[in-house]
Amino acid sequence: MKIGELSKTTGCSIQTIRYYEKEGLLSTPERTEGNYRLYGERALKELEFIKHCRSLDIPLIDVKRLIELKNKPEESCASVNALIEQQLSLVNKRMRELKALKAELQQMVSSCTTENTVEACGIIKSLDS
Amino acid sequence: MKIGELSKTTGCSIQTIRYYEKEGLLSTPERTEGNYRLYGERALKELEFIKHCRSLDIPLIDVKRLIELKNKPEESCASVNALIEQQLSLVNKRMRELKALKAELQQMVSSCTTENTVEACGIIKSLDS
DNA sequence: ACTTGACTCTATAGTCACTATAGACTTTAT
DNA sequence: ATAAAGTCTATAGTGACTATAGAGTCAAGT
Ligand SMILES: [Zn+2]
Ligand SMILES: [Zn+2]
Ligand SMILES: [Zn+2]
Ligand SMILES: [Zn+2]
Repeated sequence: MKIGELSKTTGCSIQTIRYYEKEGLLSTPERTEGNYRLYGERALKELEFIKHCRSLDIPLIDVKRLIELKNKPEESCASVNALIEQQLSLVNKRMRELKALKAELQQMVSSCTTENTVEACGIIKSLDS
Repeated sequence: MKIGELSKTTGCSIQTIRYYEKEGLLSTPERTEGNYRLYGERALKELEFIKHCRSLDIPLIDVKRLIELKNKPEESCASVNALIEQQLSLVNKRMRELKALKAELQQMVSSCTTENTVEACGIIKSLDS
């Protein structure tokens, strides 16, 4: 499988696949005579793993750590758990922030009748204070 | 007031203030004989406006538009409203995404006893599928 | 008068996770 | 044989900053 097919199969762009390789997240692929990258089942699984992590907003540096841990199957999984719990607490933090943003934005929208001039607009007044 | 004082008063870093100026969000300040930036009440208000917008996660390009609209006080505020509503819908979208992330992360954490090896870890299994 | 230290100046590079080019090379289809 | 599609490397751009280098400015203390 060449890079284009891997890209279509996984939904990752070709540039992203090459970027993951450069960052050491994907193992170095074989090459054809013409220097094209060649992938197999293994690369597909590696890439799906990365995609799953990224869909959970786990930063690449942590994905890399997870891959390293995955390759030490006999060790304790405590650090896997710690990493995911940290990610969870980040998500919780961001949710609380967004909740506050939402409340303030909603109040702003409700203070604007759209029939005002900018000068009299409740939104601009809010932002100014 | 020199840039250091403005920075302390507003909580914006000195580099950020200079960055906002370069991006055209803050009006060009006067300079002392020694080429130091000099700010007054007006700059303080401009910067507070930007800070308030940024605390709502409004991107700088939209902050710039809001500033332009603010300087046309006689026009209709419809586009102000549109901009804030768009920001609100972005926040809502992100909240829905984070809710899904949170659910999956929580399920992962609950599938890990920390007493496992990496090989048997429920988190790694989730990420692998 | 001189030095120290705090402050400021510009210009440049780094962050993160990609995306988008440019210009060259390889392969496939007509 | 030629054209089109795919791939290669290297480089630059994104957003909103942060961090640094190296030079200049200014006030206080000796
Ligand atoms: Zn999932
Ligand atoms: Zn309004
Ligand atoms: Zn506010
Ligand atoms: Zn576990």
